[in-house]
Order: sequence, then structure tokens, then C-alpha cells
Amino acid sequence: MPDPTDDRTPTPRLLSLAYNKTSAVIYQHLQESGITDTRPSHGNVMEHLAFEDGLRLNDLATRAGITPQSMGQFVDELEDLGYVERRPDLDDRRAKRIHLTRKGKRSNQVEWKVIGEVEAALETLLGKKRLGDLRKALATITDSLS
Amino acid sequence: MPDPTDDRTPTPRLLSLAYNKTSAVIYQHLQESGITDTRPSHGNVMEHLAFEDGLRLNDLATRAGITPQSMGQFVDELEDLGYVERRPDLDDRRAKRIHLTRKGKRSNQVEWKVIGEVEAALETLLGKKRLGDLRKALATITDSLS
DNA sequence: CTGATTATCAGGTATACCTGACTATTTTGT
DNA sequence: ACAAAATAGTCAGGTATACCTGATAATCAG
Repeated sequence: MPDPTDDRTPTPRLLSLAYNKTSAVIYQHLQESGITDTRPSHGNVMEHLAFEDGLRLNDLATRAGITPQSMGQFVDELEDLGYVERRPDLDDRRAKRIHLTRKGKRSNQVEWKVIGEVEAALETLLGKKRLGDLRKALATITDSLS
Repeated sequence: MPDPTDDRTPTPRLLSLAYNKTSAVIYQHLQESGITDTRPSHGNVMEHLAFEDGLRLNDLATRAGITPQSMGQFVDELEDLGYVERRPDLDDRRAKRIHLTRKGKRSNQVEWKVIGEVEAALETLLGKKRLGDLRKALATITDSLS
């Protein structure tokens, strides 16, 4: 098998390898910080609540682009694990508001800390300018490739 | 939800978004080229055979880092779809050699053509230098991040 | 009071793997 | 030369993840 990062390696594969590497590092740091029971898909819930706590299930589902039933499953799991809780919506008795618990907030803080550490490691590795260029190139690809 | 490619977006997320974009484009081009029946995991088989046709099942499994049973499943599927075929190994009657069929070879050619088109689109988008810098940065992350 | 909306219950599908047990061979050690 | 051990592949069945559809009860809005 040839060197997977040689000149002929397709750029999409380089993107995948680099992404896998960073997420492996993040995963490892999270494990070391004692967050061992959440899965990637739980991010669908946690990251939206980090921006706006107390969203309704349907809003979460819409934002994540999945069905309310699927979102309900993730919320069930996170509720069992103690990261979120359902509270009644006082204005609409059909609805429930999904809130982060203390554990959920702490977990989000740890995740952001870990992400910050990886960001710092990338800056050490590449330097400020090259990291900035990388981020710009990635944003350009995401926004403009067709 | 904030702009997913703003300044605060974690670099791993930018990597993931950019990768998803490129692979969506590749997937779409493959569909348009009439390759609609293979799944990403079949790449485990196809790409290794592209480099070295006639590998044994166990060699493929080792190279892909999965069990021979799992590799057997992918080979079964690709054989049913007509992309590969099992031929006896004349030197070892336990073993079989996995070969690309004409259809399999043509499919690999189409995939490389599509990958080439995406590579060209990236070069148009970023320019030769910035694409080269991007690739270098990605390789550095893959090889050196810890 | 009819129709839409919120959430949930029940059950299903696709993907990408895995383990354990087995047969047919080949290789190894005596 | 030959028994024991290793190897190649397959059969059967299982697990985890990330979704989905359809149906239904409660509630709200016009």
C-alpha cells in the first residue's frame, strides 16, 4: 500500500484522514476527562443546547435536520445519562423544554476546553498563519465547491 | 444557529464539513456516471485491488484492517454486483484470488476520473499554490498531531 | 370543533463491523 | 513420513450506530 499522504493521494482522502486524526485526539482527551458515555450523534443535541438552552424537541430536530422521533431517542439517552432533562413548557402544555443539567453544562465546558486544546496544538504544529490559511481554504471548499 | 464556517468554528468541524462536501460531489458524479450500487465500504476492496489485482481475501482484510469475515461480506456483495470475482489460487488450494472484472476495472477508472474532476475543481477554486498548501497542512496534521 | 402541532410509542431498515465454530488445506516439527 | 499446528476461507449469528415510518394521545389555534 502506498503512503497514504503522498502526492497522488486525493484531497478528499487527505481531508478525511486529517479529520479522523483530530477527532481521535478529541475523543481521547474526552475519555481522559471522564466523558466516556456519549456518542458523536449526541452532539446533535448538546451543541444546539450550548447555544440556546431549553429548546423544544421539534426545534432541536429541525436544527439537526432529523425527525423528532430520532431526536427523541437521543434526548432519551442523554436524559438517562444525566446530561439533559425535560421540563414542561409553561406556555404550551404539549411541549417540553430540553435543558442541560449541571452535568451537561460541565460536559459542554470540557468539550470546548478539549477543542481549544486541539486548536492550540494545531497552531503549534502549523503556526498561526498556516492554520488561518487552512481554515480559510476549508471554508471556501464548504461554501463554494460544486 | 451561527454560521458554521465563522471564526469560532472548531477546525475539526471545518475539516468534516469540507470532507462531506467533497465526498458529496464525488458521490453525485458517480451517480451520474451510472455507478449507483456500491457503498463507501466497498472502497476497502476496490482501492486495494486497483493497486494490486488478485489479492487473497486475508490480504485484503489485513490491508483494510478488518476481519476476513467482514472482508468476505464485502467481496460477496461486490461479486453479486459483478465488480469482482473469486478465482482459485493455483499455488494454494485453500486460497482464492480476488480479481476485478471488466466492470470493476471500468468502475475504478470512472472513480479516478471523478476524483480527478474534483481535484481540478479544487484547483480552480483555490489556485495551485493554495491547494498545495492545503494538502501539505492536511498531511502534517495527519502525520504529526498528537 | 376541526385541523394542526408536540411529543411519544412501537417497530423497522441500512451500514459497518464483530465473534465463534467449522472445513479444507498447507506447513512444521519429530 | 506423518501427526500436530497453522492458515484460508466460509457459515451462522450478533452488536452498535444512526437513522426512518406509521400511529396515537394531548393540546392548541382559528
